[in-house]
Amino acid sequence: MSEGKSPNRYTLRDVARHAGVSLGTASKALNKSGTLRQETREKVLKAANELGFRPNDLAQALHRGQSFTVGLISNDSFGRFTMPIMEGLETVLHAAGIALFMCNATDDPEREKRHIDQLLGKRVDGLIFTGRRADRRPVPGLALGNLPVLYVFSQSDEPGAACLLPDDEGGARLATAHLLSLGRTRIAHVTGPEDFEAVRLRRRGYEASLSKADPALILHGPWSEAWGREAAARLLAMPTRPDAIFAGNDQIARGIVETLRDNAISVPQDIAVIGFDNWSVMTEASRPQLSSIDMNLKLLGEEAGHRLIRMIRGESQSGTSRLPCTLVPRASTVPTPQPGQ
Amino acid sequence: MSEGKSPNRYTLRDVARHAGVSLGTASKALNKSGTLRQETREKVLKAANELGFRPNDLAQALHRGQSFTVGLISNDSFGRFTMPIMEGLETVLHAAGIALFMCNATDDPEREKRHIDQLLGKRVDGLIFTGRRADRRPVPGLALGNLPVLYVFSQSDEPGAACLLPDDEGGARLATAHLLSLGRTRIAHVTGPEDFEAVRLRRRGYEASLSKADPALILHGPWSEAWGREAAARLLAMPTRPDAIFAGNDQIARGIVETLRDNAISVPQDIAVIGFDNWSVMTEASRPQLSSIDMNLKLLGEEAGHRLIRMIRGESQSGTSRLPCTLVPRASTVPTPQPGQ
DNA sequence: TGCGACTCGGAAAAGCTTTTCCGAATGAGT
DNA sequence: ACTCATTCGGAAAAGCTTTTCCGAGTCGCA
Repeated sequence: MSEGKSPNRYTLRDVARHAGVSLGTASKALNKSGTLRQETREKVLKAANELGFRPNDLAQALHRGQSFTVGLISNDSFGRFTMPIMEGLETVLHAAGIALFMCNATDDPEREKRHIDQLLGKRVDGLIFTGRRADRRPVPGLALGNLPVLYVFSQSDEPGAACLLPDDEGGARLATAHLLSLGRTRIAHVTGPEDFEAVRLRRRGYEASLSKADPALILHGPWSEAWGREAAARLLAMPTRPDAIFAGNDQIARGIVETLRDNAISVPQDIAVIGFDNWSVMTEASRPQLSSIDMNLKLLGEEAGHRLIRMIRGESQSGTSRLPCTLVPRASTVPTPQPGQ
Repeated sequence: MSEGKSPNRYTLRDVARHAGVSLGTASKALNKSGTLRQETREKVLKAANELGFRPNDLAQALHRGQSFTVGLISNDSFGRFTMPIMEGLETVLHAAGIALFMCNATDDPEREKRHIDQLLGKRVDGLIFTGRRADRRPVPGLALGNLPVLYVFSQSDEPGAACLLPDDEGGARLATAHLLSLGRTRIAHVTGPEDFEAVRLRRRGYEASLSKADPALILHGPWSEAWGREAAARLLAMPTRPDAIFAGNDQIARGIVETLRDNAISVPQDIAVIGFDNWSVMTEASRPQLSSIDMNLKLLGEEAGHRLIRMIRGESQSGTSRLPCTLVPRASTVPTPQPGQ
């Protein structure tokens, strides 16, 4: 067996020789084509297994004119949003016999450009762009022609680009409706920077859920716990305090909860707090644990996988779709006994 | 130009036709080989650019017997450790003309196996395994032969495997020495589960830095803020309190700081606290901000890139190397004015 | 013995790129 | 006109796999 070749260096010719059949027969046997006796097929299969033979994908792809490979390009240097998306994608693509490979541009357009270049050279069957914020991004500086391209948790300046996103507005409606269902009547919204589309959409969902939204109860600031702390302090200083706070993300929510705690305000009894993202690092460490809105990124990845497969098979896809978020109630809105609190 | 072919579908034959030269001449022109007039070269180059021609990497790799591609296999489903490593790797590999593609197995051995399979089919020139904990992992269930393999922030059951890791013990020494240099005399160590090798190494570095370590000041528990809170409460309940606490990671450190705050204990004046990982989500949100030990994962990735390139070029590498960590002092050990505190 | 069915061998071609080698064409110099 | 140097064309081969097609061999049946 050990003829100086590594397992992944054996060719089909080696398998044929080892099985005592012709090259064409070996190919037919492994590909379940042609008219061969079952005995012959099994002999070839056995030989292939003994050699640890693995077809050379490069040669296969060259011959087929299709690589069965999809490239994922992310600019999310922390991986927080990309990883669950990737997981969903990989599951669906794998079931269709397609491999998924990721390149991370770390928010560097030059690096991204060369990743695209590399993937095109590998003749990928499709490209997926994703990132750490869903706002429009510049069109890649390379012509992609008819290659199937899908933006996931991301959008493009290119008109008609196929985009898949979480429903930020719907998620905000869920959060606000949850607070309303708990009898809350004065709901504040502490959120991120106005130049994020997600911020605008979440705000819109909040506003649409209230018969009358008080602009004084809407505060914009950076995505940080520190901002959450400060914003909560401001709300507490108001003549009339809110009885609930919908935070634009979990980090802000955590900061809010900390200020409330510092001021001996009971959560959720006095003021209920709900975040967004369902980031477990935040939701679980917070005291009390945070209710949140989950963007279902893994499902988003699965849906993206299904769509890209359809595109690869020739279907046309364009425009923006948004998938629903999920409410995850925890102690910050629903009173439950908390150990150690 | 638009002859029904997408930019990445033009072949060298198309370029040659477009430039009015032969196939061989086109190849020589683009590869700066052969003896051609400069004028001819430029004509071919122009034609290639006009068509948006990109050589078919599949055919190139087949011909060269080398793909100039490296696969990164991670089981870190959050990406927290993997992303900086990947960034360092990508920078170094790119400079050597090598593409890096990542697959994320999400801690599923079956998924990992098929990722390896896919990458071997693509005839990658090397493989890198990384993860979210550095303990030994089972040998992959596939024979890799002579393929260059490197474990980064990860180890293997396979004897002699080439592994690159942060120096946990050295990092712990840095942390403890830092506390000692601040005049602290009673240093506690609150850390993670004993079945993590990193936990044992960090504990060893702590113990080695003290002339006499008190076992009662060493507490093991889960990697969580909640554990940090509880452990701090235990330490406060002791007859003699510590004047410093070295936490096994930043999450634990943050929990410690929260309990100290709840008990009106000033950090670092009364008790100094230092974490490990330098995870900005934790270090920056903590009150006060956490001093920490940075594992220099991006540098680890760069070093990994250099090593793998040497392996690909035929050098032999084996055994485990550890790269030094860096102390990052912040307000939790070094008193500075903190806005809003 | 002849015919038909089954099975396989092996040659050829294709996919794309690189490289070598030999021949042909052109221009310059003697 | 002849020779030499330069430049390029084009054929061929190689890398590995798949697929088709035709021919050969074997076996079973009439």
